[in-house]
Amino acid sequence: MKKTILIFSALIVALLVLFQLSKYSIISGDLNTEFVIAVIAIIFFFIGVYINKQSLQKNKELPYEIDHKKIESLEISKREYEVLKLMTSGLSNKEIANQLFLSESTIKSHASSLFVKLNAKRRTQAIQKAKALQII
Amino acid sequence: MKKTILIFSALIVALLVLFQLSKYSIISGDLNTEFVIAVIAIIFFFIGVYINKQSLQKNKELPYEIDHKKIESLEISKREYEVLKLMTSGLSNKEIANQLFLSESTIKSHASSLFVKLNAKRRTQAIQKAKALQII
DNA sequence: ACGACATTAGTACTTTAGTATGAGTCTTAA
DNA sequence: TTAAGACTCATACTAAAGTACTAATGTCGT
Repeated sequence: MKKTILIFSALIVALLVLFQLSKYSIISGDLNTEFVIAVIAIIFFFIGVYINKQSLQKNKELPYEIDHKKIESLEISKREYEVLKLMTSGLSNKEIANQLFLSESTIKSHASSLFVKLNAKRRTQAIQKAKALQII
Repeated sequence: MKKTILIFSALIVALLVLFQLSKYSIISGDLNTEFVIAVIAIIFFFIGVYINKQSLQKNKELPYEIDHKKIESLEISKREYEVLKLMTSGLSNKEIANQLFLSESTIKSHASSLFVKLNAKRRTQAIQKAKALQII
C-alpha cells in the first residue's frame, strides 16, 4: 500500500517533468510534438506493464515460497528434509538410499522421525501435510 | 503470440488516431496540448496495466485448473479418479475403502489399474505424475 | 572435554502396499 | 441381446513401508 503511494507520486512528478519538456519541444518545432507524444505514450505503457507485473508477481509467488522458518520450528533436519523432497518426487526408500549413497535403513530412520515431526502415519500423508505447511 | 501481434497493431492504430487528434487540439489552442498529453499518458498507462494483467492471469490460473481432457485420454474411470484423490490426501487403502464403503481389495484393484495408466510404480509416484499432468 | 544432537546403520518385527488371477454384477452401446 | 467395460470382491502371494529398538560416529557449542 505504501509502495502504491510512492509510485503514484513518482508518476505525478514524471507527468510534470514531461509537461515542461513538451513545452520546449513545441517551441522549437512542430515536428517534435508528435514524437514527444509517441514517446510519452510508449513510456507510460511500459510503466503500466512494469508496475502491474511487480504487484502481480508478489501475489503469484507467495504460495510457491517455501516456509523455511516452519521447517526450523518443526525441527526437521537437513537430511530429513532431503528425504522428504525425494519422497515427494515419488521415489521408494531404496531409490532414495541409492541417490543419497546411504543404506535403506537410514532412510527408514529419517522417514520415521519425519513422520513424527509432521504428525503423519504414512509417506503420502507426510507429503500432503508438508505441502499444506508450505514446506515443499 | 498471435494476440501479442494484434495488441501491438491496435496500439499503432491508436497512436495514429491520437496524432490526428492532437493536431486538431494544438490548432484550436495551446492550453489543450498539456491536457492531451496527460490524457494520452494516463490512457497508455492503464492500457499497459490491463494488457499485463490479462497475460499474467492466464499463466497464473492455468496451473490450478484440472485437465479433465487428460483424465479422459488416460482412460481413468470415475472410481479410479476418486481413489487417486483420496490417495493424494494421504489416506491408506483401508481408509479409502471405509470412506467409499468398499472393501480394501477393491481399492487395491483400482489403485493397480491407476498405476498402469499413470505409468507409476508406487502411489507416491502416481501422485507426483498426476500433479505433473494437472489431473489433480 | 563434555553433553546434546545429527547422522548413519543394523536387527527383528508388524503392517501396508502392490501384483496376479479369477469371477460375479451391472450398465450401455451396437 | 450380447459384447465390452466398469465396478466389485476374494485369495494368495511378494515387496515395500514403517516401528522399535540399539549403537557407533561425528559435530558443535559451552
